[in-house]
Amino acid sequence: MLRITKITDYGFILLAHMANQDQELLHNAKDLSAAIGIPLPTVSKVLKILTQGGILKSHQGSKGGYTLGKPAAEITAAEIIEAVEGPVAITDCSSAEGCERNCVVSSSWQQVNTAVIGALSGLTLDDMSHG
Amino acid sequence: MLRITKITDYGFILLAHMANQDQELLHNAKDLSAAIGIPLPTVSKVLKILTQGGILKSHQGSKGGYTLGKPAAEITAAEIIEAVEGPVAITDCSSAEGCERNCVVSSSWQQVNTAVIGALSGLTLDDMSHG
DNA sequence: CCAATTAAGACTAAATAGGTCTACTATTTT
DNA sequence: AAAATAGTAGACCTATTTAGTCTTAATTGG
Ligand code: SF4
Ligand code: SF4
Repeated sequence: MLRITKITDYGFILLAHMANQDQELLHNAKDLSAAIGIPLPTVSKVLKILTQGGILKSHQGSKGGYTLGKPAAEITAAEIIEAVEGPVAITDCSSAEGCERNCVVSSSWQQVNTAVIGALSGLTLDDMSHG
Repeated sequence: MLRITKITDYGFILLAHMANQDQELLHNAKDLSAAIGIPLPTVSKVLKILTQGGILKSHQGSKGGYTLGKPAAEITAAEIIEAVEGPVAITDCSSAEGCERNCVVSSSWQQVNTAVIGALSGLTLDDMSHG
């Protein structure tokens, strides 16, 4: 339906919240849950995924938490979406796997896909967190 | 997952096929199914949806069929997607209904959404059917 | 009337997404 | 060393969406 998933959306909200504060500060899942108003188990899941995708760095143990993996100005929307839901591909044929039915509209979709990725790559977390 | 649905994809294939021929010609579902290699019930469903969305015109009865509702150069990809899956909205907040959680990243998404709609509006069926 | 063809919508099954939970590992504090 | 805190991994169930088919009705040409 040409829409990002809720998990991805939550990811952006969490990351924007973190970007709006001291970037050295460790945020734990519980506090983030309270601050954002999303249930703790869900917040934990999102943070875990973002860490696996390399967007966040984690510190385990008591007094642990998460920080941004790099400056907010260097994290793009495209990267975040890729980390959560995999490569952006409007159609099957614009993904790595491709599509066996190599039809006439395929090349147009690839152009659209490239344009979308371009728009998402030009938008940084820093831009987004300032509203 | 930021992807168009299969039904929408089929719609583009069917429309491109029709655009590549005499635009006055009536195409019936059976012939289109054979030409494109998609099962008849599915083709019928897609054609019905496209007609309801105003992209196609239909002629009922024996010797009936479908034609484009207007010249291929005047039908945009944005229109086709809207006809099949409703308004393009990357996030809840970029749709008509909106989102109760009016968060800080919302305005950025609206910009992205506008950019995507712009890209899709600049692409016509005529463009797409020429490869 | 009869045959062909679209129209409307119900229906089932499959895939995806959303959310929660439990058990485990690592770190700090006492 | 023990306890408390916090992330890790992954299973799990449910709800929603999507895909595809089917049945029945309505329309038109001959
Ligand atoms: S090749 Fe054609 S059928 Fe396959 S995904 Fe691309 S547009 Fe769709
Ligand atoms: S307002 Fe925020 S939470 Fe709601 S859809 Fe937009 S980005 Fe997501």
